[in-house]
Amino acid sequence: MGRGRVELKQIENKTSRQVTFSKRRSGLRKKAHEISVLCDAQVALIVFNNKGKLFEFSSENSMKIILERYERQTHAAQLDGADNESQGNWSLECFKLSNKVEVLERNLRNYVGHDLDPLSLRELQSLEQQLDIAIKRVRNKKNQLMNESISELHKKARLLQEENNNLVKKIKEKEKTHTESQHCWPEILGQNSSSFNLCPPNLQSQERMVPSLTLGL
Amino acid sequence: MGRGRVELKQIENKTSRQVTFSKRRSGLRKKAHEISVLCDAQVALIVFNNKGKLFEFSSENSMKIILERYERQTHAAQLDGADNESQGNWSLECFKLSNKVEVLERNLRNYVGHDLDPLSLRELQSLEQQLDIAIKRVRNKKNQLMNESISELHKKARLLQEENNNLVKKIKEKEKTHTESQHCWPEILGQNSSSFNLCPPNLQSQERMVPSLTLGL
DNA sequence: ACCTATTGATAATG
DNA sequence: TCATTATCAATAGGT
Repeated sequence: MGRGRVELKQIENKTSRQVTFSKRRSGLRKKAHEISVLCDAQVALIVFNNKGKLFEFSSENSMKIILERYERQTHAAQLDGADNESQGNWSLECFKLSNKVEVLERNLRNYVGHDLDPLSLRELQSLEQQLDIAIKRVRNKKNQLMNESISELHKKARLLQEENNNLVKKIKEKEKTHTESQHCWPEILGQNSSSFNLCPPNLQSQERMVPSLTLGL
Repeated sequence: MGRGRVELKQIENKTSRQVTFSKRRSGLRKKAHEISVLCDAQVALIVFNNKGKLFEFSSENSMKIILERYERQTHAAQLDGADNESQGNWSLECFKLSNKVEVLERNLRNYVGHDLDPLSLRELQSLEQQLDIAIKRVRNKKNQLMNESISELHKKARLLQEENNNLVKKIKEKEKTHTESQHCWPEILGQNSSSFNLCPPNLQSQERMVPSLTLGL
């Protein structure tokens, strides 16, 4: 829905991705609410955007209750204690967290290509695939950034160029005026040559600007 | 959407409530998936129907990881208020560990090509290089493992082949002996057919073994 | 944030 | 549950 179909892949443009996220997030939230009311269901929705910001929705019952129910259903046995705010559990929590740190650090080392010995062939293959996907995404992002930077610079260049043209025009006018009254135009020419205008003015038509701009894209 | 609009209250008719639940559940799931892909977001969706049946969806990352992240975020927020006395130490420790986990997970997500927006061009380039190195190392390791596996299998195959040859030789000898005394060779043939040698002996040259071995890899 | 052409979701029905 | 289709809702792209 909306103008033109959208293919199911990450939206490259950061701004429109942000906009789409905002719109769809509220849409998702609305639908979650609707199903909870229409069908008498309990719904919990948790969303992290790519900057790590949290958005949540839960139907009437607090999120906590629903998550506890979820924990019960899934690991009927596992007393994952999620947040037992009772005291003394801090040390247990600490223990779990440091284990987690351990695991994460090991994973991270694998992702840098170290400590691969314990991995099975299958694990290695999966790691390879993930790295392959990752590097493609990183390259995409990098190219995108570079292109943005380039077109930004082109834009700036165009503006400066225009300004230069205007300045040149002004100078010529002054030149004319001053030639008539025969007065100090050499100083003004000096100003002009110290600016960043590197092309002879006669080549700076718009026709010349356009192709050099599109090059960067 | 659909014929006639629906007011936001519980659907009375049990059947149509069930039908609507089913449809909207899949719709919700689809939208959750879409936003996760389009906008590079982590999504967790938990739904209980009115009979207590659980339906869940989570974007690529397992539900568990997302829920843990959620716990950490909310937990950290709670921490501000009440950490007093002896628990102070533990909770501080927990807080630090939580932060560490947060950082590690963010790194890990970067290594899988997610959440790249906050990275600078320089960071992206360095990430790309690291991934490139990593993937080379992983491929090396993988190839090494595969080669080991292959030569292992070749070795095994050679041994089995030798054994087969020996068996064949024995059979022939027995055949000869028994043909001369005209005695019970059908039993020996029976033994032969129950072993793993499924091809007539004359076809078991090395040329035939190799392809059937590499197939298994 | 608002607008609208379009596509997408789905209620009703078989 | 599955398929079809008439309707309305969500939203992509633009301002």
